[in-house]
Amino acid sequence: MDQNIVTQPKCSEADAVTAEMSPKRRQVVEAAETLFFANGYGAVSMDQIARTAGVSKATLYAYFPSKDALFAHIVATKGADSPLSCDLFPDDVADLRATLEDIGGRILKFMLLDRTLAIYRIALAESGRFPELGRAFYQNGPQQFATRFQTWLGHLQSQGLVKVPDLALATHQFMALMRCGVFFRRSLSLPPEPSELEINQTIAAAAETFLRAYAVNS
Amino acid sequence: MDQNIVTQPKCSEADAVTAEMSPKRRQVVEAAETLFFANGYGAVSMDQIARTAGVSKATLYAYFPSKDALFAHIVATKGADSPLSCDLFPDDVADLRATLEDIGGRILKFMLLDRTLAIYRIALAESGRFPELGRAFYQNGPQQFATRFQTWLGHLQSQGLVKVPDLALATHQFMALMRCGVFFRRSLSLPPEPSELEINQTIAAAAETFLRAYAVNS
DNA sequence: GTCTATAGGCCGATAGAC
DNA sequence: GTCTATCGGCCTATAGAC
Repeated sequence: MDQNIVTQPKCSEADAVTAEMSPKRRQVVEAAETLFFANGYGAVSMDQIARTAGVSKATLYAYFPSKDALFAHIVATKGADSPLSCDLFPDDVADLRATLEDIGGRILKFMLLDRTLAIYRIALAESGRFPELGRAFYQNGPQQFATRFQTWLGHLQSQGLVKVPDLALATHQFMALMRCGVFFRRSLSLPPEPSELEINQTIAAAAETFLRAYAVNS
Repeated sequence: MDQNIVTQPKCSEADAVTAEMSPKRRQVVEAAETLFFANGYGAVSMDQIARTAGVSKATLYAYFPSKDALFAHIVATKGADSPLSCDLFPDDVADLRATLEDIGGRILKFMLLDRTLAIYRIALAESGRFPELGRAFYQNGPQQFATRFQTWLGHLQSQGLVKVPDLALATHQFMALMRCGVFFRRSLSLPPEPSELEINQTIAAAAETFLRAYAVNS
């Protein structure tokens, strides 16, 4: 089993595009992505991927040397996109509550996407046997958000808007408050589908609790 | 694939004990438990279980008609024990902070056990294909704690110790605050092993944030 | 490059001897 | 009850024709 399945040497942009341009390869990647994210690693066979992609298994193995390698490629290239636009963390905060709700809302809605949940489930499930997988997921997803949020929180503190004794811990608390209830339930595939109302309540409550814990009363 | 894999008709206590008394069966169950919890569902074979248990596959199939059924039995019987002693939620609370830290500490340390984490990972990973699994895990674990905590929180409120507009939501927030940081990292199999200090900081910070959000200033 | 065909092995599950 | 031996099938991966 390939040990270093995820952190692979980055191809140049041109290489990546060229390689991705081959239509059969694209079909393979798309089929594998769909199937892995829908069913996990173990329950998907190379036959199934080849059939879904509309190519033969030999072609599949011409592009990827093993099932592990294909899985690693999918996770490394498709698991990294998180909704971190530059304007998500404004320098000047007029309404702290509204800003927190905006940030939290975007990240919670991203976390609740079927695709994001699928990646999370797979990373968690396979992290024991593919140690790089848990690490790659954490670094590409939660860690990036946490870093930016923590920096932003530091700025807020230097502006006197909040008083946070431990920035990293408060950041993790904010993220955890977002994961409470709705996300936890959905991650276990439990019905019902969360309503817009319930999501907004979670966001509002998280912001409220965070503010009560850390906002400076002015 | 057996649809209703977990919620199976309960045997009488006597039956269960009798069935469990057969030494070969006990060996099978123990081997399966170890292997499933260590490696998940897909990565474990019936050959492996039989070999580990020291019995033949035929014997294994004499006790359990299929791999699914064996898996279901393991999850149903071994996944339910949670640390809910009666005295965990005291009626009279002298020191609210200390009590919250005590409750939170016990539940966090339980959640961080390798065995608990393994069950959590499997429930989450297989919840898509075994819908009953996510439900059973939730009901036997988090839901039971949540119910008791919420009731206890209601008592605190009627005593005027806290002001909680939404008991269920606050309960989920408390649990989420416990899952922040350490648990989230461990669930993805990420090093380092959490230190006692880090665990205690998480607990203290969760209690602190919860108190700031909901405690009544007297 | 892409296919068909198949190797070689492990899978879940079973038949039949004792 | 428990074993040995084995089935048919699907698995990952490859050889060889075009």
